[in-house]
Amino acid sequence: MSNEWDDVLRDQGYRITPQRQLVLEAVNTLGHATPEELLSEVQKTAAAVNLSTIYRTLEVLEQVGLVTHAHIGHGAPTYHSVDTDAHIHLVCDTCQGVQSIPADAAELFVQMLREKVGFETDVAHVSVHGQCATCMDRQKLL
Amino acid sequence: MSNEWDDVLRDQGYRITPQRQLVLEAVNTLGHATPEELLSEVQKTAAAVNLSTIYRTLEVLEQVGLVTHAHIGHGAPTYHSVDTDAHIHLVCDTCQGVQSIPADAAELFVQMLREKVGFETDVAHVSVHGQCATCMDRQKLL
DNA sequence: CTGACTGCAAAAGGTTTGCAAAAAG
DNA sequence: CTTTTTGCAAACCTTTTGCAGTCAG
Repeated sequence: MSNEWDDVLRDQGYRITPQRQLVLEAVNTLGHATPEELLSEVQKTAAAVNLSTIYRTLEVLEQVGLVTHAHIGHGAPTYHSVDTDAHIHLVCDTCQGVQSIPADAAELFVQMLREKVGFETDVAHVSVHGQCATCMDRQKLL
Repeated sequence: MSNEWDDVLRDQGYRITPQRQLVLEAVNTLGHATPEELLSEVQKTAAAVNLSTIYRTLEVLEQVGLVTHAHIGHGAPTYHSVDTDAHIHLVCDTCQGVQSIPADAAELFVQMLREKVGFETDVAHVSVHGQCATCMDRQKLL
């Protein structure tokens, strides 16, 4: 099994295009990014690239396992490289802030779900909602 | 502190309207429901009610703590009554199915987040993505 | 009465689709 | 050359907003 991004695509019957390369690079560069943000990043290099290409490309890249997305607030999903260490998003419903913690922090929970329910959790896709430490403190002052 | 739905609203300076009553009833009746689904339910009784009223009403009901919502797939959020037992949604990214498990299954995880990161998790709002037992099995057959 | 609430229509945000032209292999 | 991929424009779906009329208190 090959590991280079272009081989991964080829192996699954997809073609290699500048757009796909640029989107993948943008995902790696930005770390967390919405389709719209990826478009801006890509357009720094190739201004003619279209938003719908971003969507279609992300779909392909996700299918072959090069990127994943997570739903963070109400808005657009954010995409990340699969290379990046898997992480869980903690979303504060008060300040809308997002912090990440290592995925293995949920190891026990994931294991429990696997054993009890047979559910295989995609940890990186999980968003945990609640209230962050800062907003908790601020609330106590009231 | 009063517990009746109408007192809860009044106490926070909101008015009691038929629309608010109907939406709250619909949330209780349906258990899990998207705004669109709530509209249909409400319109069984009052056909003139508008979708934007549903949205505005849900916002109010959520603010006063009578309902919550959770983000389940890519699509619309689903609302539930706060009376209902808190539960966690397990969303299968393959078949889009949703199953619920009791919130206290995540007790340890929640506690860990509280201690290590100071993050107070809103368990009912959590959506856990992954692959359900059925789809795991089906995949093995290929 | 008066301000909060609603219905309607239009706008906004995010995503998808059909099609003809361009590019990959 | 053949088939995939792209750009463009339009469609679509969900949610939000402005406004004038209506209703709760």
